[in-house]
Amino acid sequence: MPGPSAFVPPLPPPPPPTSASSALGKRPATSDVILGRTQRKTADDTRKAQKKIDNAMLVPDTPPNAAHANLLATKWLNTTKLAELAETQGLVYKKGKFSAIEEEQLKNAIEHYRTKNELSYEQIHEMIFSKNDKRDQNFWSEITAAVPQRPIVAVYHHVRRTHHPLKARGKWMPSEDESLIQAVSDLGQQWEKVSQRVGRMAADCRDRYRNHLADRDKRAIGHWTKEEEEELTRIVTEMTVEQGKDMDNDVFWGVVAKRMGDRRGRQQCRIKWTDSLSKTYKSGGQKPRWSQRDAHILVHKIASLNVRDDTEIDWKVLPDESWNLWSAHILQRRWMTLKKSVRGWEDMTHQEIMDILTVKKADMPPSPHPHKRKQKRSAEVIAESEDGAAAGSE
DNA sequence: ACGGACCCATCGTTCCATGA
DNA sequence: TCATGGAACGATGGGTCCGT
Repeated sequence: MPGPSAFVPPLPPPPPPTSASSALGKRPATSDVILGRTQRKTADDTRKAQKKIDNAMLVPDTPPNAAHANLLATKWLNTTKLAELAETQGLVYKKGKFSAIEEEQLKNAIEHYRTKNELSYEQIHEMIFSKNDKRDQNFWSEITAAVPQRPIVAVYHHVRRTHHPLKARGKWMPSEDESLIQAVSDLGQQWEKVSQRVGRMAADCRDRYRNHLADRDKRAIGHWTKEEEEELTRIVTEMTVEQGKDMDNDVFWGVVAKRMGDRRGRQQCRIKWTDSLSKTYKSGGQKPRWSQRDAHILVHKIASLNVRDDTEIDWKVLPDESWNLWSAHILQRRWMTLKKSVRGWEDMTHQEIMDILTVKKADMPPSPHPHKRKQKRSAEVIAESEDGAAAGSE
């Protein structure tokens, strides 16, 4: 441990280059969370969603380049080609989750297309699911034009997924599991056919089977043993740092799970590593705890991003050389709990919440010693007096 | 000492976008 | 069409603080 005082965070981090880089490559975390699961949600959520949409509407990110817009809406470019064009022509396109706004725009565009061409809902449905791309080029181009910067192929996949007729969602019933297992044993892993039988979408059947039902008996759940943790750490570090790769980004979790003997699944390994083992590894075997100081840093870092809404935050960019223990996942969760600690946060804008939090965390004494807070902090003197205590090496 | 409120750490599940 | 990585969210149990 270095001397505590050397560690004090530089309070307001340097002003950032603002976010203006709406460019490609890294994702400006599109807008939102709200859709997709919306069906299960309440009117209250809808209201909030609307508020966010209104907010975001204020700053339309219009495509500056009509030729590019046309390209995106008409050519079925694969990702390699897209990346190439981005490199050579400065083509700007959008990746990642579709925002609530985009969702709305698509819905409207489809409906507009339907009425304009005097089609029935059935005919639209056929169009979306027809295998004949050529005939429907017009349809896909038109609706793609409604979502600026999205490539036509992304819209195609997105719409086909969201309009899929199979309604079953949510938790899998034991009976569904049995039906799935039976279907797979009869038909093999032909997910489209299995899907018909089970009544869930093909991809959902596949995920469920692969992640939870296949070798159910081999799979361990619950707490990881010391041995498992060591094994995972060994495997991940072998595959990354020892190969000159980045252990936060360059891990193939399928391979890792295999090397764990399939006793733990992909997600299990990934979450165990990113949320827990990686920070232990980074701090030399110690298990760091989230401290007030971390909260303080987090709030100031977010403030310095100058985003309009926390859904715009790219959580991966927050860590720096001196503060990189926490995964993006954890930071995002920490932020949520921080945010929810503000009374009335549901009805506040991001800026209002930030104003309150920055004040609240402004003079928070960054505590170098997370544990042991036996004394009441009657005075701020205490922090100083603790110096000698800690296991001091140096 | 006890119990409730709150926060934190961890693990699990479902849904989604992308690459090939 | 399939495989993959991962985002979003849920659930649970432990730890800490604090009043009684």
